[in-house]
Amino acid sequence: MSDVPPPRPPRPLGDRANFLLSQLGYYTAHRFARRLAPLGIQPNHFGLLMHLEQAEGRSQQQLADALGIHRKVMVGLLDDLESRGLAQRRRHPADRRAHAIHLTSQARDLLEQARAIADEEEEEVLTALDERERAVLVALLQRMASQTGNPPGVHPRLGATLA
Amino acid sequence: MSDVPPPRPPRPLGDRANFLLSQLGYYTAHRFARRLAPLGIQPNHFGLLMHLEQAEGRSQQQLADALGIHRKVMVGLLDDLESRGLAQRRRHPADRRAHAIHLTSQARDLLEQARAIADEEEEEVLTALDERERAVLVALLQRMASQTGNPPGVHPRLGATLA
DNA sequence: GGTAATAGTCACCTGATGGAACAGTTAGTC
DNA sequence: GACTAACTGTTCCATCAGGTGACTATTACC
Repeated sequence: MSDVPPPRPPRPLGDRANFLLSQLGYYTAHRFARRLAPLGIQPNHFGLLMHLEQAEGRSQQQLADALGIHRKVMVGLLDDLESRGLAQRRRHPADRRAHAIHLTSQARDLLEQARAIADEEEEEVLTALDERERAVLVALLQRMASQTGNPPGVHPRLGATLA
Repeated sequence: MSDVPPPRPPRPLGDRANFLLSQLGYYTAHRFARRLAPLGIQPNHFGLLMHLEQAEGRSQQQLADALGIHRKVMVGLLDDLESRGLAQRRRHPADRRAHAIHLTSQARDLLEQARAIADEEEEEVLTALDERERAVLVALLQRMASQTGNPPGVHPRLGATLA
């Protein structure tokens, strides 16, 4: 009789690029969220604030399109920001249906702090790598993101239900 | 009078290693989940099956500890697997409180299919990279995972509420 | 002027998440 | 050998994000 075939260890998860990406991505995102919490915002608010900084006065719909989310989600995000005094819904000069979204000066201050936190988090997740390796890693990841159709700076989590 | 300081575009999210990791990690995990759906399981089931393959006969508590989750969660995961005929709760030979968890032959077949799907997904997310670059990427990611205390093959998502 | 489309909002429902508590069993202790 | 503490697996419940459909106000089309 033949022996029971020895388990023949298959390639472990920790050797797979997709697993490592998911593992590290979740890890760093989660840490970032925890570090951001004292500021009273979450990573998705941070992403919206970052975008607003460069695109002030846009309508909620325009912002939602740019970030790949549904307008309904934008309502909630802006409710959060507005209640924290970080954003304002003003009257849109050209379309009375729409709101023109603006940042407050308070938001700009908070953005600086949030960016510093992001820097910390990045530094920490990259601790094991020297300068040259970091550059290599970022270049590789950018090419992968581009090739897989991930728009620069747009996190797919925001538009989770988009499909 | 001084000009309004030009927006001085800050470093975009797409240049940050932590953002890229989160973006690509979420992307590939999400795609993997969608590809896995026809098999009737989710990524967390896949992770559990992978572990069970190497650690059959363990108790639910032992499995939960190994994967960094709470036993309560393990109950739900095993309910899922058992109802799909992928796992069995047998009597534990040494401890009548505990169950000894075993895979079915059906589970082994399904694991092969799931691994093939994981291979596809990995291949796709790595499309932009040649062989050498892939090896470099995996090596860098593994060092980062190790340095940040991420146990090999254990996805932090499973133990989301651990802290 | 009438109809369709759009911007933003709300109320609802469902599914995941976390906590407390339970019965059955084991292990240590006197 | 009885008693107490600890452990395994499970259920119940309260809570809360996420997704859906319908609704008002305004604009654009013809």
